[in-house]
Amino acid sequence: MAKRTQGKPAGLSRQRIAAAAVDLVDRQGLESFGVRRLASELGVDPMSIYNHIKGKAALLDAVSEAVLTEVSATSAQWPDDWTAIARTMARGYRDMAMRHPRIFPLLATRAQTSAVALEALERLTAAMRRAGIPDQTIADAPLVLFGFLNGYLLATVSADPGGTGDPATGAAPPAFDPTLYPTLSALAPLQAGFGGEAEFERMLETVVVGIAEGATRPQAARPGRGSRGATAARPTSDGTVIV
Amino acid sequence: MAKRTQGKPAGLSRQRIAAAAVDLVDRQGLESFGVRRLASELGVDPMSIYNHIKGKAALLDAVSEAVLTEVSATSAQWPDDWTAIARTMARGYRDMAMRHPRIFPLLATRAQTSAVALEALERLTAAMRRAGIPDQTIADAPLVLFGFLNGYLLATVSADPGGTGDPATGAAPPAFDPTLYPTLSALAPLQAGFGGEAEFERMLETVVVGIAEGATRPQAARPGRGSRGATAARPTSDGTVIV
DNA sequence: TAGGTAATACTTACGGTGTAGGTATCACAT
DNA sequence: ATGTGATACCTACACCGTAAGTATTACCTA
Repeated sequence: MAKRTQGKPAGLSRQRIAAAAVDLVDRQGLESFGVRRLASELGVDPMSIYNHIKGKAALLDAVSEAVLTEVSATSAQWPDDWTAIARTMARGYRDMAMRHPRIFPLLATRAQTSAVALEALERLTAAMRRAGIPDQTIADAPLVLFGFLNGYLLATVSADPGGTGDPATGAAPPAFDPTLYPTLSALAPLQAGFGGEAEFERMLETVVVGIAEGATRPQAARPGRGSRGATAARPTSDGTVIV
Repeated sequence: MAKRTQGKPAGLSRQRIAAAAVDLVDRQGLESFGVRRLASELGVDPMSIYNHIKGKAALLDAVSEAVLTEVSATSAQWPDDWTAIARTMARGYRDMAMRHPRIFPLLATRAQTSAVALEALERLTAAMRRAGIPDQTIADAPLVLFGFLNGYLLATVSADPGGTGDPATGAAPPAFDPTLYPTLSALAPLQAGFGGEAEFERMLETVVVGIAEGATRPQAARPGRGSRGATAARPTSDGTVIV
């Protein structure tokens, strides 16, 4: 007897589950999120979810994929110039991060291998190739751009530790001891624009220009640091691409 | 009856607990980490840990602080030039990240408010002030530098999703479909140096130069993006500093 | 229309988690 | 010797992810 105790039509599907999960994490945060909570949200038995998604990890992957899809859906038309593509992507990515601050850590932390992520990378790198950028620079570009975006947006957007913070409070800065940290204290008022759009644009510009210049400059020589030596390249253990 | 069933002296302390936790996460990864596992590692009852550390969150904070302390302990003498300080910090930070790849996500994800983190920031910003850099640039610098470091190192160092990967395997890249992603496929061999030292130095240079140039360049104007408007600055909810 | 079959939903159960509350034991100053 | 505060310990609770097994539905074929 498959009772339908809730009013919901309950035609479960990966899409519907992912959408509900996104909504739930947005509202309640990551640490309280779980299969059971999600199931009760959907008016469904926890185990039913496993028919569509393999486990909690896959569930989180589905959440990541869903919000990533929002990003590429934002821009219907892509420019030709690779710097314009990079900037458009970056802005869409930031917008998404600000829409889903509790979800964003997931994207920054886990390797993204979904089709939508790879398509975005393909689009960027292809445009750079068309522009005649050296291959090594192109190969580095995604890591530079999204490495920066992930780190900057992590600090900026999901600043409450553990996501347990009450978003309504906005609690005033407790301010550190000025005798211990005089410079930081003096600078504190200037951090009013922390995470603001102007700041973001400034930094994005720095990164894009940095990539573009890397294409023309010879590879920077490293001042000697002693015995360390080669520090062999450490490829990702599973060959996945982190966006 | 306080039985000492294990051979360990078991003079529990925040330090000893943190050290054991660092070791445990290094070996087993973050997701399997827990109070009970740690307690059994220490040959101690789980609840005993709560006498020294308030809860799991505080425990993770202690872990972060412990590895951060390693970084500042690395360099006994700090240079005067702020760019040299920034580079030294960045390299020490990277070394730490590579020593503790399973722990690093903790640092990138959670706001750092420990004394050792604030001291580092104070050191950097003070040197920039001595050099006459504009205050706004100084206020932005930590976010740029550590934002980049966190994002880049996250992608580079802890690339296995969930930390469940067997570090011994080094599994060969599964390689994506070349017909779908021709450019990415063509570039794949160039990513052999992914996460290597040379690449890191190149990008670090880009960021440091970017900060330095931000000091001289007027604030970059933003090309219009329509109706969005102000996007009010969103200060961190608790005023903490993310390192 | 009847029968078979694959997909879907559900129930139960197990071994784990973080931690609140209460109790026994110790070290040490008086 | 005695009191006293810190330390360690045990029990218990509510919750978690998910393996295994069972009932119900939907659909295709004859």
